Amino acid sequence: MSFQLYDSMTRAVRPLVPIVDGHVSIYHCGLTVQSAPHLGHIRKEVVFDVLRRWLTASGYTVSVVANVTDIDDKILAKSAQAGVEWFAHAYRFERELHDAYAALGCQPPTYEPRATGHIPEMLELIAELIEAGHAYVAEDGSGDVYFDVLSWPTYGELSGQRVDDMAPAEDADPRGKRDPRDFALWKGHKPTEPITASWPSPWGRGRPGWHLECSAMAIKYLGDEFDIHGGGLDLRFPHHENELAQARAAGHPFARTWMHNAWVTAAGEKMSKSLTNGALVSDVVRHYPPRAVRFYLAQPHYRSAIEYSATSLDEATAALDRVDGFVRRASERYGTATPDLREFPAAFTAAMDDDLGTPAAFAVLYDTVREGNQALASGDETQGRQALASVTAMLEVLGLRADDPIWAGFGDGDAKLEPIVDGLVKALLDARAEARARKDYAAADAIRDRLTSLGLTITDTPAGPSWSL
RNA sequence: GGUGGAGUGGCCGAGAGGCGAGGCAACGGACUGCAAAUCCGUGUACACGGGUUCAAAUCCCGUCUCCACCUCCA
Repeated sequence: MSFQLYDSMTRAVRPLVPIVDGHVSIYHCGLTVQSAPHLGHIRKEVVFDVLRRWLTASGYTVSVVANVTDIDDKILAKSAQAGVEWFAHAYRFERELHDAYAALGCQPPTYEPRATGHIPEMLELIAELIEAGHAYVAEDGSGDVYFDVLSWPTYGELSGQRVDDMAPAEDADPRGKRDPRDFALWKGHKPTEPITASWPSPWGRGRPGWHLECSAMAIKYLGDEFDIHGGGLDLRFPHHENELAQARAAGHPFARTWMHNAWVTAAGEKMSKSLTNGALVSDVVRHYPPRAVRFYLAQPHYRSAIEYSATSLDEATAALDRVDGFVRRASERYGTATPDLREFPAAFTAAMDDDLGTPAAFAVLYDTVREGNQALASGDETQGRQALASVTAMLEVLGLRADDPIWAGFGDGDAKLEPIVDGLVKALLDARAEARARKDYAAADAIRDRLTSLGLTITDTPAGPSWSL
């Protein structure tokens, strides 16, 4: 079986048939950099990072383009409130976003375009739409340009809505719109906004509409047609619906498959920037190992909501500890395994191929860890090595390998100190072994208690004691 | 009003007509000087009420509850 993916537009799981054989192109909407990222934002990143790793492991080359929206209403409003330049505000949170990606082991995209760097492409797209009769300049002199929803018969196809059923937006201010459902492609400059937040256009100075940005950047970097367009489920309407309408109405076939991840909830409700229930990535990572946070985000299916709670993160930490314990013990005995992507158990491959079935894939991971532990206990080296190789390969695809350099510098201490600490602990363990040999258990336990109180776990194995943090 | 999700054992979280995913926790056992780790074992779970079927958590009808989108949101 080959890779299958649920397509939000057709609402069916379908085999992925790339436009270019052996190559998959993916665009997913990055963040509007208006505030610090929370777990919900980073979940999307983890989902698409796992997708990319799996496609790569499956033999595809993968191009990933994820934008940064660095100009929009909120950025202007919040920066004005904070008394800083809008671009400084946006840049600050762009950097926080990158920190969050890195903290959770997400590989950078192939390219990450900024909206403000693509004004010419956007103007070009607007011109195409006006030319095709699907966009118009507002008649109120605002300099706004709108997409003419009623001129595009398939509008609503992505979200499965009919235009006539859409809530008759209580539009107190229809401005220059012909229909309240029309949306802005270009927003004329307002005197209350900084002049730096405007660019010249055939319709006067202004700035791009939010939906337009992604269409223009996706087309520029991935071509008129590409394989997968992704993002959070809340972007399906209106953002993706509008992107699709703009692109197609201008004659670009655009995305073949639409992929949407569900959100992270807190107390049953969606985490949101506008609510106060957002758990910031920077906070969570201070209290839990970043790998455990990634583990927690990657294990449930991407189309299911994940409930955020301290208990969930504790459980993920405990589960990851068990996996890590096996890898550590097996590596001590057999030597560290380098990821070999031919070592996936068949059940793991089947799970991942079936719409990125990470829950079943994690179950295979646990099963393999158990088999590996059995092999370590029984001394079955062939099975032990096999389990270590399989577990290493699976962890690589999930982005959870403990010794992946991507985690360097996050939470696990200074690598240079590790051999020194190891030597010191082993010296103490030797002393404990001597005490045990002469059956002086009080002295032996005193040493162990002291190490335990420092946060180390001492494990006696048939091959001697080992320690871990 | 329109559109789409969800309700599973102590907790989390899969599955989607038959044979109880998996994790965490708990309890019992093995191992150990004792622990820890590990392994083995232990649960009559599928919101409620009807129905279809040899068989329903899964299909159908009805009910309740929750969430989301339709306005900025990963």
